[in-house]
Amino acid sequence: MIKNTEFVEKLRASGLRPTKQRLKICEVLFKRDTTFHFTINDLVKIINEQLNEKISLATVYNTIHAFRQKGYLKEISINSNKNYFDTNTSLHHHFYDEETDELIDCDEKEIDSVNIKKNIPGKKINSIEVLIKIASDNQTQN
Amino acid sequence: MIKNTEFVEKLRASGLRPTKQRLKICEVLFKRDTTFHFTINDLVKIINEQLNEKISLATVYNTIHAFRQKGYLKEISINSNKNYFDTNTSLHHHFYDEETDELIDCDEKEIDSVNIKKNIPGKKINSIEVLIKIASDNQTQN
DNA sequence: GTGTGTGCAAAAGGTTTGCAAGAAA
DNA sequence: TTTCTTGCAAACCTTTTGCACACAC
Repeated sequence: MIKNTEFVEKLRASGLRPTKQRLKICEVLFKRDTTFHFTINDLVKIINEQLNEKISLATVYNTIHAFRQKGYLKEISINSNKNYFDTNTSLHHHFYDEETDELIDCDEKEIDSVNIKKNIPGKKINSIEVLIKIASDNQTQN
Repeated sequence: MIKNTEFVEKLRASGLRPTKQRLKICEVLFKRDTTFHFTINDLVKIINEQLNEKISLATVYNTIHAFRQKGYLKEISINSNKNYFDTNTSLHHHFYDEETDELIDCDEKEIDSVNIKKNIPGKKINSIEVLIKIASDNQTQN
């Protein structure tokens, strides 16, 4: 479990002032044992409903974007109306359950390395992202 | 080059009435030699500005969603504010130029088959999508 | 004190919806 | 004439912005 003083250090180290709001968001995001996948909406709901605290929407957006920029969060594109963030910033991929909108991490080691044979002249590859869309495997259905 | 009568057949075959608007959109999308990647915004601009015609926004959305549902278009997720459609409905992947927002098809044969070692119990894989983000390869930059 | 961060409300995109009028079958 | 489709405007949702006030340093 991470202590709050660590968050203060971390924020200060990256040039972000450790405000009450940012520390609260740190707690929600990083005081966990496992990876956390969330949308801004999820996060606001947790803060407002579960913690009964109030952080303005603009501040949540500011903070999440600052954290992403500092490399504390990874952004994941699923489709136009779902913008996810991931507390696992290591190189990895995702399973996406199309029925439940749930994301599951897929470690890089769990996929044979993706080898691209095509080359785009004058361009370098920044990242390779694999998204595996899944759904329930009902034996009964055709 | 595809004739308009073919579009009429195609639409009728899938239970869609061949209206003036749908045929016009068919022309824009499918009377091409190469794959077309577009956003709804791109499409509306082409219709309004290049063709000087007017199809209501709601109708464009209706039509594109109908075409996608019938399998004439593929939806591609890049990030939250860019929802692309692709007239190439075959199994393939994409390069995405982060600087120009341009999409380039990557044929399945141009990527070594992606082998997923992890298995999610009770779930089946619907699709595997690879997105390769690229940018200009400036020798001068670090 | 200075500069950064927060909160509010308004604005801005993009997409969907309800409904009346129009077109296809 | 019945059903589907269109067009408009309003509604919706998510994200961004401007600005005054508050807080961190």
